[in-house]
Amino acid sequence: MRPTLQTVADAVGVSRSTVSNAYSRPDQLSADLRDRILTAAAGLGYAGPDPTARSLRRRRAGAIGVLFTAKLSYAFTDPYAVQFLRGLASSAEQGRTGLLLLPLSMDDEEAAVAPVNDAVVDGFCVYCLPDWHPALAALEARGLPVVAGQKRPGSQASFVGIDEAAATRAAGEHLVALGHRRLAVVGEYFTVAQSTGPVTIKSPGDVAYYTDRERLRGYQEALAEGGVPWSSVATVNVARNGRAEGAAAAAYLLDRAPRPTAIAALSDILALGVLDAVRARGLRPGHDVSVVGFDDIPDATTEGLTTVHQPAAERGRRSGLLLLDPPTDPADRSVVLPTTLVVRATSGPAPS
Amino acid sequence: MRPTLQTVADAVGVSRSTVSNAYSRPDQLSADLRDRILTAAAGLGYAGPDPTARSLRRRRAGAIGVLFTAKLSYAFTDPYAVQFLRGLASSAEQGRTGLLLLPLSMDDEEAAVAPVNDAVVDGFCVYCLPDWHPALAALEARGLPVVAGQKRPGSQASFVGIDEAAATRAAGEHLVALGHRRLAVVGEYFTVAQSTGPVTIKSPGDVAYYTDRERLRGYQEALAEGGVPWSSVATVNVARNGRAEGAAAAAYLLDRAPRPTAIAALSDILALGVLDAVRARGLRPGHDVSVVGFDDIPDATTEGLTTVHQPAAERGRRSGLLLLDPPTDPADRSVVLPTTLVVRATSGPAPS
DNA sequence: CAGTGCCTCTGGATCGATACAGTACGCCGT
DNA sequence: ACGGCGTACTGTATCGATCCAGAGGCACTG
Repeated sequence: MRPTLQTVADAVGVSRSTVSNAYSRPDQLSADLRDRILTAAAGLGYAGPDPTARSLRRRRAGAIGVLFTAKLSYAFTDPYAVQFLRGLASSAEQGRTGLLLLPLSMDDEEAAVAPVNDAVVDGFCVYCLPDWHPALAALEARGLPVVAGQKRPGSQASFVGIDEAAATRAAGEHLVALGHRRLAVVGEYFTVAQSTGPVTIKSPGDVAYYTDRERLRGYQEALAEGGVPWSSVATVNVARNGRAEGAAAAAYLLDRAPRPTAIAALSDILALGVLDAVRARGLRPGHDVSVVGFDDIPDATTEGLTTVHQPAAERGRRSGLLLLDPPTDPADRSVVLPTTLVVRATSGPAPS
Repeated sequence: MRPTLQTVADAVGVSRSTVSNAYSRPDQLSADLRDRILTAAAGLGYAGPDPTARSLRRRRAGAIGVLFTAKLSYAFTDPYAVQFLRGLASSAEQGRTGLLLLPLSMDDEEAAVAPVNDAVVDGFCVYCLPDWHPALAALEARGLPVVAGQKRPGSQASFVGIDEAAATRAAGEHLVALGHRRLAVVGEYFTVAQSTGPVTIKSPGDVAYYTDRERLRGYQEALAEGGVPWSSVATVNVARNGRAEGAAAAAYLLDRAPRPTAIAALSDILALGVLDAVRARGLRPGHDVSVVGFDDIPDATTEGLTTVHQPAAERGRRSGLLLLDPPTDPADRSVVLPTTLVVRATSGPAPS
């Protein structure tokens, strides 16, 4: 049998508590006795207090759960997500806490909430979930601190994010000011079905994902102000947030008449794919077709993409801080970080 | 106070065990009573058995720890690591298990082992650690299943990996067969100091990292067989596994006389950087200078890089399987996956 | 009607630690 | 000699569940 505190205590001839103190509160016993205990423990092959038992008693798990939809692979592939995780990891590390990655099923009702109920963690970070996902209710029930990048009516969760709608409103105003009137939007989560192709979105409010809904709303507002009705805006859904998917989506838009003069993608990855498709047709980005992204990932700079910059790593870092010790005042539990429109080479005056 | 099993039991008028069974073993009680219990629990705001307490009793944490050196950011930036994690995540998911990412300090003795001792996990996956790292001893002491991609004398750990030396031996033989005699090797972990620049490696055996040591050994053997003494091989250490670093390392090699006719990088990322440097000098890869990588990441195909292919995702997947239920027979606890030399455009006959 | 077996539910022991009140003891001042 | 005080250590209660031997009820059998 593996040794426990008691095993060591018996071997040294002291009480269990004293052995515990030898590990957790060295100031509570003499240095001499502590040495004797640690030596005996090493001899017995005792590696220190059992983390699970300690967690139970201390009521601290030493980990925060990060919720992902379905495949974790996505998280590692998306540059924005990577930046976010880096930020989260940095504050976790500082708080002597690990990151527990939890995949949530999107179909199986059971596998969709089980990770939330079973995870040994001190709090949860919601990366991005649709409004209807059952895990959101499970999170509330569990009663642990939660930080989300999305707002949800009635939720106790902290918020760390940006004003998504204001960000795309700025981008939309930029396009309108350049004279664009025929626009299209490409994004990932417009429909539940994961397929690439044109979709009809009667109103941005219908979209189940917070970020996409808000970003669409921003574009809608900016365009409406510029006299462009939402019904004239083409919307294309993609199956996955990938460069090839962005190109495929753009193909739908570029090969039909009348061609849009500007395409707004809801992520940079997609926007880069759109650029590929534009160039593949011999069109010049920023002249024949303007392209705008979102996130400002490193490749956006390289490729001169006009996009909305958001502080990805900072979002992660602040999320971690809020989880590690949640402020009692609800007012302090909402952090809205600034975004900026970065105009580069892929946006220009609408062609006449 | 948060409700416990007992709270619910009292409310319904049954025993604690019965409430426990309602959640964990539904077949042990009547459907009717189970409904009443779950209803009462919902009414009390009881979200189900406490994961920590459950873990203690069941002796299962529902997570496996993944050990990283220092910054987690690295893990998310390296394409090979991402593939590996994807594989690991896929089998973890299947086994209803999460991934706990644990950063290990490389300097602070305390922070180097604490995560190993404190993590609530069922096993550990060692991604890549130097032989001297204190966490390795802590892992043995903890007595949990461990899977590593590196072999360590006297370790109980399972092994999932490749024959690193055989892989680079094949690459070395390829270069020798093409007539190369002046060679150089670029890698990340030759020295403890994290800086980019030439280093002297008297013997590959001196290198503290398993993979690099073995890969160097493979090159050494192939070259020795081809009559190229190790002492004539230039070695350059880089501070980080990045493309820019690869280019910087190549700069040292390309700007001195006599220029090596072939440069072997111990990762594709570095090799791509080397290619950048080669091209920046107006030299043609595969003609003036041959370049070989390792890993076969997606970009290697795109850029026509000659490299060693290794099944990254499969390594992760098999590691996960071995951790989830470790075979009793030690013979089954070692998996060596195949590698292949993929010859593309960046290697060619040595210039005369 | 006793005997057998199944189904449902109970209660105490247990997992491995930490918290905290309490005890033992040495040392000081008067 | 004795009260007061600080240090070093002990012992019991507790964290919140699961395990398991066994009790009670009920139907079925001979």
